[in-house]
Amino acid sequence: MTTAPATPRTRARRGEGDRLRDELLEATEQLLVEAGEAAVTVRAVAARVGVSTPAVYLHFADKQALLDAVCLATWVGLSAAMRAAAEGIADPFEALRRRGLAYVQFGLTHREQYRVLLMRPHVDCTDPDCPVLAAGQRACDELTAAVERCVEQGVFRVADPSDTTLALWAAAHGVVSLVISGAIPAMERADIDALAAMAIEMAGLGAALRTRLPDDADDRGICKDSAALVAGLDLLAVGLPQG
Amino acid sequence: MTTAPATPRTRARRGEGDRLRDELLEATEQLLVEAGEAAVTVRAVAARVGVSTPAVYLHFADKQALLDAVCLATWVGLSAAMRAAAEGIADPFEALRRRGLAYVQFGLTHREQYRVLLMRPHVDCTDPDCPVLAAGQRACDELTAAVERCVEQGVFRVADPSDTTLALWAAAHGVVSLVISGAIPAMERADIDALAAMAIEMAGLGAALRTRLPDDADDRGICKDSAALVAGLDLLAVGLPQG
DNA sequence: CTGATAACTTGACGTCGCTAACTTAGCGCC
DNA sequence: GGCGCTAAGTTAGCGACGTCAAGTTATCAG
Repeated sequence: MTTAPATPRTRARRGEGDRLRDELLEATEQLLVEAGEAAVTVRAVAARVGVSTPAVYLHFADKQALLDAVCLATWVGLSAAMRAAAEGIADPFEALRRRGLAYVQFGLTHREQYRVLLMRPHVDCTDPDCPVLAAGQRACDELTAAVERCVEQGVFRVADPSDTTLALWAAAHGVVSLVISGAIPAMERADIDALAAMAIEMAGLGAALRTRLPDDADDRGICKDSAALVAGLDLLAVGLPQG
Repeated sequence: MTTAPATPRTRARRGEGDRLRDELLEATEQLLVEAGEAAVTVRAVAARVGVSTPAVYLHFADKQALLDAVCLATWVGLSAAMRAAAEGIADPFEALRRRGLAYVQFGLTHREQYRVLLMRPHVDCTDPDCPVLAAGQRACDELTAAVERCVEQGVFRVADPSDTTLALWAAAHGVVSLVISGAIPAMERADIDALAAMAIEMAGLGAALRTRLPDDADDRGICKDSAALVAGLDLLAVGLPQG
């Protein structure tokens, strides 16, 4: 099963010990994608590279460190995908929407990596300068900046955009996570994409709308009276852009 | 570490073989809550009940079946919590909001169970009449019914409420899942609760608003022009109930 | 040519999920 | 009241896992 490479692997030269590190990382990600998290074994990774098992521990503290490295790469890829999706979009709200769609798209096309990144048993990264947490923070900061641009345009009316960012992130993550977990069993890819678009638009529009409600809304719940809410929203429908 | 009980456990009588089954299940959940998923070992569970390890396999096919049983109980508890929260609330939108809050609350007070339920490595329950999937479906159906009541009142204007249900579920799940995963590191409980309330209200309001937008919105993205959106929303603010 | 040492390998420990084969306790039955 | 069937367990062990201690081999400075 765990195919050893044809070339028995030449030992690394004196200075280039990190070569194996890169190969191990690549093998880990390949194994993860091809056979799932359960198949990612220190033994299997080592075998795939063509090296003995304990050799892994010369370059990674433990199995967790190996997966952490994959997480780091995943954060970078996720950030890049979102950035690329928003590139050249002038309107900040539309740019934010595209970021959200790109997030879900990336998550669904990198399911195993996403699972390891955000659905793992426990990431007790108590270390404050943990590189994978830092990468996540950076990705979140980029999203916050995108939200901030919406605030500047008056789409969101909030003093601190970070809460809004988290809530939007939760909406996108919720879709990816639910689909990956298998809680939503039979669903075509097209349906999933439609759901993602819907959830993201809901979150975006909801954020814009929520900040325009009276301040005491938090205490009493927003619009206890559905009838009043319906009346208000119907009034809005006239005022919104139609095409 | 794995403390055996003081009473060495009397063997079950002839007919009551299921007694051990219940004890194993209880021990599993306790172990899960007290020491986390990693501590849930077939050996540890058996030791806690005071029985030999293979005895577990007389009542559960494998470790997965043991965890599945916990999942089943968790689904039931989650459903009950949502139902209790909505009980006696006449307004359907407010009832839906309370259901969402109860969902997040339950998830955060049953983190380990929630993790096992919806953040597990893989739930390849291909079996169509898998009881845990069925329980999830039942919980989802209840939520759909709550959404349907909002549709009847005109809060949501959709033909099929199931998509809306999934999107709302995703919003609530997203918050729980993000917090549990540790992606949002330092956060007080009060802040988390506030975030949850915000995310749920955003999703609910967004759903109500989205269905009032023109039909071609899906193709071109909703409100490409932020300025127009802002103008429309500000118009709305006047019409909405203020107190 | 020769050490020093970076880059590995061999072998093993303890724990895991799970199985096969054996043992013991309760109950119907003649 | 002893007998035998079988439900309800136990003992022993397999292969795979993460990880470590100690030994080995290849490379390069001198």
